[in-house]
Amino acid sequence: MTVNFDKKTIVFRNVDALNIPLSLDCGQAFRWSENSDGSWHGVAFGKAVDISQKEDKIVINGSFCEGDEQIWADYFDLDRDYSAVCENLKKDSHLKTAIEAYPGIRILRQDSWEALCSFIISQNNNIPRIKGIVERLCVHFGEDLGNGDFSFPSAEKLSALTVDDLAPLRSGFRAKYIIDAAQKVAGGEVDLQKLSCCDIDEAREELIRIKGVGAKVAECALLYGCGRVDAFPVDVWVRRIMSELYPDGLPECTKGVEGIAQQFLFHWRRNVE
DNA sequence: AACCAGGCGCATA
DNA sequence: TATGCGCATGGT
Repeated sequence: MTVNFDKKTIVFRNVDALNIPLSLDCGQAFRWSENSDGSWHGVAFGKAVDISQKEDKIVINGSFCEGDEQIWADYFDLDRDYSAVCENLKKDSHLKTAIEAYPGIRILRQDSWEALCSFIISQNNNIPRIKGIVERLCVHFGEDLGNGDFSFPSAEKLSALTVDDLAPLRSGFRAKYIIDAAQKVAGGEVDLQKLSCCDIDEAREELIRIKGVGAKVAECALLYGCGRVDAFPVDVWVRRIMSELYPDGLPECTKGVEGIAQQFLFHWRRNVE
């Protein structure tokens, strides 16, 4: 893999095992939308970009400073040998089928607060509506980046708000959870930085102290926001997969990368039949 | 322990 | 066009 960049463009070449549309649109991130030309527009880490892919070449257009290329390499987890991970997962026949049906799904390494907050919103909810609530959250309380783009609002900003302030989001009963999460994160009660490296059970316990964060949301925050690919969110689809295909538990080859396995199985199970 | 809370997409009628 | 179902968590 190589990278070239200037103030307007970052280009990654010879990128392995990454399909941009699939990765941006498989239910793990809520701020990406497809442009009419097939490129993808979105905001992450306070930066608005358009991303296009031609085979193993990824082009990111935006307004960049020195070092930004690493932000995007991290976002797509380009330093991980995904081919090796997938080859290993393919030792299991179901995973082999899922990976070969949807090659190039990667777990994005999103901002930890954005992931936590987004997956609190995701509970008891469907993807179009989650996207709408997240969009309104950003428009109302994020930083205006110009061109109609807004950053994801910080925990600090949201921690000063009330449930009534969040009324325009139409997030329903989740509003109080967003406020509680913002206050615990902004106040240091929950240390998101620490969760990426501490014992995973300790991380789970810390997260579920937030109102509105149960086992599923905690697992999502760890997987998508804290780089914990050993986290394993179990939603209704994964529950079905487990009972139908793995009644005795996950196969050995998923050890340590359960979250990556989950994403392939989840997408496959949702899209077949 | 079963149900509701806010509301919307989705499948079915 | 209307009706009911699913969603994931906490509180009753």
